[in-house]
Amino acid sequence: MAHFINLVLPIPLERHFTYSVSAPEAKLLQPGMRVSVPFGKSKIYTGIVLSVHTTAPEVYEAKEIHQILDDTPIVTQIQLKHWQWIADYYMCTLGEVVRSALPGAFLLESETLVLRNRDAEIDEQDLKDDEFLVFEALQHQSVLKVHEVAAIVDRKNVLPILNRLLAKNVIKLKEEVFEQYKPKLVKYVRLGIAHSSDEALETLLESLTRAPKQSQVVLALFQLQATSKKPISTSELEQAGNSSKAVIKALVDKGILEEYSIRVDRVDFDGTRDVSAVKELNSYQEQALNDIKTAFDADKVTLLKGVTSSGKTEVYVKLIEECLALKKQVLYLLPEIALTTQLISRLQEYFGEKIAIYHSKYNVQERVEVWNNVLLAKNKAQIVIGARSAMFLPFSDLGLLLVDEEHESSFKQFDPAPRYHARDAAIVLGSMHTSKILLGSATPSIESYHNVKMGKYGYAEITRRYGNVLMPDMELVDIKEAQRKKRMKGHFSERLLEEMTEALEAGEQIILFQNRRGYAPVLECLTCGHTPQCPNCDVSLTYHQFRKQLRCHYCGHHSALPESCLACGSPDLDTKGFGTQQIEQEVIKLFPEAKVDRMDLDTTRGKHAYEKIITRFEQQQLDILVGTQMLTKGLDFRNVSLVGVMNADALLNFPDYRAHERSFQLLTQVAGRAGRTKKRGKVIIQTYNPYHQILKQVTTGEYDNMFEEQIYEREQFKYPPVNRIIKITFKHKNYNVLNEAADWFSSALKTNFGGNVLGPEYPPVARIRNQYLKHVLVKMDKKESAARKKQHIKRIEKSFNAISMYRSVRVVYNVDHI
DNA sequence: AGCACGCCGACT
DNA sequence: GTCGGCGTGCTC
Repeated sequence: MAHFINLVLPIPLERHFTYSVSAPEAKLLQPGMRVSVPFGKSKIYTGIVLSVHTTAPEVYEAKEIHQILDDTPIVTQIQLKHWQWIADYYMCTLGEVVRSALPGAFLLESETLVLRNRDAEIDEQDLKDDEFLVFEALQHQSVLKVHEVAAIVDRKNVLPILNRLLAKNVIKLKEEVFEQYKPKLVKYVRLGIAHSSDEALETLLESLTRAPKQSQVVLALFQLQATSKKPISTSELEQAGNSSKAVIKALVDKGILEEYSIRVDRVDFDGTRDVSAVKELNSYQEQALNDIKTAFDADKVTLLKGVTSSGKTEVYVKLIEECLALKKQVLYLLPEIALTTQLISRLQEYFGEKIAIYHSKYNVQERVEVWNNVLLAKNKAQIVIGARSAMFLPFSDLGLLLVDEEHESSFKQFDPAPRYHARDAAIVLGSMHTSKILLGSATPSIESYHNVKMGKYGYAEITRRYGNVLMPDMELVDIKEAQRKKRMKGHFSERLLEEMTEALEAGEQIILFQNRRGYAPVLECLTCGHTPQCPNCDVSLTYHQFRKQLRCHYCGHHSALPESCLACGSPDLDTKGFGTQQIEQEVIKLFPEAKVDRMDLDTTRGKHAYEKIITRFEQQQLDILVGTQMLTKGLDFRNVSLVGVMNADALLNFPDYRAHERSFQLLTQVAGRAGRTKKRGKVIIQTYNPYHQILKQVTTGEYDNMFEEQIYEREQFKYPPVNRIIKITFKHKNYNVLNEAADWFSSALKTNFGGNVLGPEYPPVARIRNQYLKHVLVKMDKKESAARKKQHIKRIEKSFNAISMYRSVRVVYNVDHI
């Protein structure tokens, strides 16, 4: 009987692919294993087995697979089910989910190799210039990769050349798949077998009298062996013997020492710190913990609302402890920016090596190791702390899911597909595992709080800060009035300066918060008002003092700072706008004595740059830190007594239905950085609009008030959480084609969904990377079946793609767009 | 998504 | 007259 497998390949195609396998292969293969398969004319891809069966495809001949890559599944059935849910809900393909879920190292792709054909006689005269270059290169190097050939002949498209060489029998081509993951090996040494007895040893040392360096090493090895039973690594011995690799190698060559390798994990916990007992909870935390457990017993997703610095982490720690006692796994999700060393080392204090970490800064090798540890339910991966992608790990028995900073919009992946919300998708995963699910935040999202109000979620709260520290005192400062009276120094009001001076005199630290969005500095001609624009996108270029450059945030285009206006030639150019750089410079001028640094995307580019700044601030080598959003999350500074918000209006005036919710959350979080110890902190919020409702609610901490108002508005305008939304984006390089296509699509939507279709509309930036953009928003009543509506939209897309002119228009779905 | 095949302008 | 540009269609 013929055997077949159905595969999912990591490409954005709806279909699954059927390949044929032999009977023994079919016996071996299980869903969740990887196989490499030929795809298209020449490529080899990695796919995940979905099923093994005997139903031959009817309309085509199935190809044979290339190779089986695993002997046991690396993806579980629950994962496949979860990923399919993500694909359906977020309207993308399973392949796209697989691509972002699996560590890159698992998805091998083939590479075409160019080899010299030794069997044929070559007449060099017969070769063209390009061809000769390749031929010559192959004399020195036996194998060339295609991109190396491209570099040699300095051309993008090298296939014609290769085809001609192939025709002339000069070369051969080969497809090869490379395993990207290599276990890390550490070299260890021990005494050779022949020398392990005491007598042999003596003779050995005597024989080495004329090689003092070598005998020194042997002696060092003895001392090390005497002090510890652990294997001794080559580098350890090199250090202890005050020696070199060469000497050790000489000993190895003589057979006196033996070298061997042991496989180690790249992501091991060093285990040097002692694991300490969990702190006792105070009565407020205890109460919250009890409320959470009650809700858990009713199988409810539960929201924990705890003011900043209330000690939510300790409550989590208690829950984690209980979950570990049941021998189940824990997943702790955090937004990327909150994954700081501060938080991780705090948790390691309690759980030591049981913690595995997984986020975007990990390289492919480290990711594979965490993946395998989770898959095998190893002890060292009992607790996984990670950013949104950590929910794709192969948990076998998830007992507890924590989503901290639940309100953070960065949990929603924006680009590329799958455009999923990690909180929502993780809740689905949690319920597939029937695990306990807890969301935590000081400023819950409107959605989650709404779910609490509707009785869908359980609820617990902590209203006091830990150690009874007071909530910071917040003050709104009207800068419109101050500006009118010319009472501003740059961007600083008198009130803010007063407080800053006071804090500095008291030896306390200050955080100044400047939201960058919408306020990036641009270059402006003082004569004609012209502002340089990006040639590929419809935006002004922003001025980066760091490199004296003009840059585009969307496509990365950059150019040197022009000396004169490109439109009128006037040399009088000015940088306007209000970024962190400018604030930093003003601070330096106003407080020349103070040590100031800045934290934003520019200054934290390097791998450890971020931590360096944090550490310097923690150790009080800095007095003032100027920064963006980054400052708001997961950081706990003891000595900060003052937080200044330079301009709150930029947040409030953002053209988005969530602007108010977000402003409330951001400002509350920023304010929470102030006064985390005994002394009450101070927060100064500068604004043009001190009577704004949201600002009032922030200063008085009226979350419920804000919530009621927002819910009312969302109901009025049919926005989430009362309704569902899907944003559809159309992209095309031709303006007219785009417009026509978007109109066609939206009118098809309107005949089916009526007035709940908005647009098409141009986004604020209507062209990015030379592609024009248009949005359509579909609102859906929560009572109706979303799945059916999505199917309907997909059907419309099918007819849309049947029109040849529209086929080249990209259609992007963003379900629950934030 | 890649990648091959197929039809039109700028070079020897 | 070719080379190489990118538009169009297919992938088990």
